[in-house]
Amino acid sequence: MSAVGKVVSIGKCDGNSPRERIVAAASELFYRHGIRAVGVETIAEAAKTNKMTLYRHFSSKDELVAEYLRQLADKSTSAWARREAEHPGDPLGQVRAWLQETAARVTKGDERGCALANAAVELPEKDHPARRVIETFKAGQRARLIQLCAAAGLEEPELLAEELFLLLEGARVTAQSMGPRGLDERLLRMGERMIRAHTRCDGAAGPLQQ
Amino acid sequence: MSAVGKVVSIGKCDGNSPRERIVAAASELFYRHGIRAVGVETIAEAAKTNKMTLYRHFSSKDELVAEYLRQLADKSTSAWARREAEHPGDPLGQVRAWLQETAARVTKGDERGCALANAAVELPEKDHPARRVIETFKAGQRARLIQLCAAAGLEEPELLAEELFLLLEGARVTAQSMGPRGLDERLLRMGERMIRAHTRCDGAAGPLQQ
DNA sequence: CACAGGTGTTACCGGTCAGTAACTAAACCC
DNA sequence: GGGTTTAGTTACTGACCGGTAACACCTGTG
Repeated sequence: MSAVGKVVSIGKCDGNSPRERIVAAASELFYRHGIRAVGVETIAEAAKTNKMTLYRHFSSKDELVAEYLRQLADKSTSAWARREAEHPGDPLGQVRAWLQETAARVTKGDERGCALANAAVELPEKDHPARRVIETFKAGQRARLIQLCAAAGLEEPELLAEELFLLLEGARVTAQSMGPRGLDERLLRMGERMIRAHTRCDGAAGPLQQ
Repeated sequence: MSAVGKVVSIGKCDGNSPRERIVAAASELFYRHGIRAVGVETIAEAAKTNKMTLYRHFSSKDELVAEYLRQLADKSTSAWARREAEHPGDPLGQVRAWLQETAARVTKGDERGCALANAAVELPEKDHPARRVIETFKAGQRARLIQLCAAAGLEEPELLAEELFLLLEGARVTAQSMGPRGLDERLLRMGERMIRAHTRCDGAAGPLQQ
């Protein structure tokens, strides 16, 4: 059935504390091969440590999984903060930046979709510690998008935000079963079209560039 | 890490030949719990048979997985045939029917997304026998949608088909991490809006009901 | 009746899984 | 220095994994 076993080293897993190396190694392996396909022993070795140390920092593999997802959620949060800093007072610009960055990521070779969404597929048990993280993250993501669409003065912001959200979520999952096939530029066209369809004709949302 | 083990019986797994029961049991268990989470022994027991008989019909678990996905792909194909029979000469009607059926399914309680897409998440190995099935299926689905949009005389049929495809694919995957939350009616609104946006103003696509 | 093919049963293989015990070595802090 | 915390090492548990061997059975069909 295939497993992973014996991964000698992993990029940036050699700095800092064992704990950080463990999470870094787990992130890489979980994302690339799937959570259930990777054993704790493999993770420990890739992190240049051992299973005992891993279990001194995480009470179970499931907790390590939760931490892996938690850190990804944090990264997403800081990405939104960065976009806000790059487009201060311009919510539509922030949405566009998110659109562009995500579309670009979809077509990158090593893309395997949203790690949180993938985890939800792999871990259907509703009481798994990872599920709280996943649900909170997705709800926050959606709320942020709605808030930005509303702040941009677009019509029916909830509907637009959901359209954009589902579009990109669909693109990320589809890229795994069909490959990217130049999806990124089409995604941008679709996104812009959706935004335009929600723009008041009186120009309240400001002029649309391009 | 949680597994499945000991599933006494499974709905319609008690008819016909052992082979059919095995595939039926595997379908249920793979979809509900994930492919890697279910062992062959569990499948055999749920199918009221044993591991040896399973391996007399399938050379490996991976081959059983491929057959599981193949049968689902076939069901999808016959669903398209049914829609064609229900809306003869009306490609837009077929697209709308697909939209409605899929939207309705997304919000059903036992929904766990597209089984083929989930399998792609769980089985990233590019040489896995299931991947051929998945890629062929998704490409066919997309092609059919494009062909219908084109036959309906809609503008930029490829782009519209892809929008609809990604929208529903995103909805199915999102439902797993956020729950349905009345997504179905919103999906229909979004879909109709997209179709309308691709409808020529000269009415070449026929009048839009509602 | 004989024979054949599909099925059931049991026991087994080697390997891997998550998780732990007991002990040693190193780093740290006062 | 001494004591504490953290990390590494080895070996282990019990369970489960996918897959197989050998043999008994049962139900057809000629």
